[in-house]
Amino acid sequence: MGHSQAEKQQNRERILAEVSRQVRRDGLESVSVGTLMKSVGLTHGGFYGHFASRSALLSEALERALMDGEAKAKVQQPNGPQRFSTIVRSYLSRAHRDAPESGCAMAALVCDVGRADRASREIMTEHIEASIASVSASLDGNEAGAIVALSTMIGALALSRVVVDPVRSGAILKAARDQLNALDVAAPSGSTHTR
Amino acid sequence: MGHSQAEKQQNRERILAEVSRQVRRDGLESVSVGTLMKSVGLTHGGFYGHFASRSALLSEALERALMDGEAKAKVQQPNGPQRFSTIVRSYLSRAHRDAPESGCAMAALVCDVGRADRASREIMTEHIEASIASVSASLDGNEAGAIVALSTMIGALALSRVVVDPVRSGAILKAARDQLNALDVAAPSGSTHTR
DNA sequence: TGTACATCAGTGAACGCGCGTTCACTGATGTAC
DNA sequence: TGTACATCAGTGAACGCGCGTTCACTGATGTAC
Repeated sequence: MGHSQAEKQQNRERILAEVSRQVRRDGLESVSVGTLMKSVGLTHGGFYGHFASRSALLSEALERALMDGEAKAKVQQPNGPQRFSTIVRSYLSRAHRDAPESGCAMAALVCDVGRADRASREIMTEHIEASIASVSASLDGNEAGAIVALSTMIGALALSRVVVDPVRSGAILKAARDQLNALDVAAPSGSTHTR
Repeated sequence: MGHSQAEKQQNRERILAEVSRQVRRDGLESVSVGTLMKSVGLTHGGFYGHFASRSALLSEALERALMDGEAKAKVQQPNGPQRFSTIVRSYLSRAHRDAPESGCAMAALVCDVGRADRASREIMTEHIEASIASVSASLDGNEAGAIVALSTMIGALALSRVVVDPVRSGAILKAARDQLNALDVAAPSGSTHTR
């Protein structure tokens, strides 16, 4: 067999990495303990050595998915506050639309969490507030603008994933991109904003 | 017993009305045949006299939920194209946020349908396009503006349902309302727009 | 360094449960005469 | 209008299935001497 303590930690990590993707692709409730364990090459019984229950896993999965989605955004622009136009361009891209499993967990799971228990809503709330703060920083502290920008980005991305015609789906992303870039240009009158 | 043909039609209607609400409150996958039938006072066996399968029900439920959500919006302002500011005010209200079961099914189910099969996505796509057209009409045919407005409304409403602090949740609705009203004022230069 | 033993990560059979679906049945409804 | 019969909406037991969870077990890992 060969199950060292180090391997256990690695396996836990692999479970979380996998569930983070699965949850963003198929939704929180899609997770099945047996299928998940099989997908990382283990059997279902071992699951309970890592997590107290399926429900406890889902909490960790949500947190992890939110973090992974944010980490991915930061990799492309690692140092300092991001330029607003950069955020908008990558968020509202076809690449992001077509890869929900590695994308923003807010866009993938807002609806699900909106109807979930308070604990789940608290987890996502923290990340919403952090995102507002982050976008706000790239808009010279304009918090209301950041809230609207985030709402528009999440709404447009989610809609673009529904619309079946690729042309129309792309038009939704483009309309949102154009509008947000225009907002960015119009808003900061005489600020330290660099573009 | 007393099961006339008229009663059958009534029961089918009651099933659909109930599932339309349930689906918006708890999501498409939350529907269980047994529980649903119990909630309209029937037993599970009778279900298959009304629908071919649970999956067929879910298609009808999605369509119905989308129609019910739109019908509700129209009741408040029945004749002619609605004023944009009226749409925005009622869509981004706390009342709408707190009553998803009778509200817009796009906001309640975008995420779910975004990861559903093609048939479900086609159903919602039709309603997205109809909504774009409807909002567009209240914006003097500005389709790009309508797409952005719809994205912002859906995103903001969905986010406001996640955020646990009522003050912050309300701030999201307000920021989106203010922004959209400002857009409405700014955009239509020399048009037939009445306000 | 080598041996003996305790620990514990992972296995897989087994559990109770709720699910979607089927079907023989019941009895009121609807219809043909 | 009244009778006889076919229809059919709804009932509830039964089905196979997949689920989350438990647990006795296995055998390598880690540790005490």
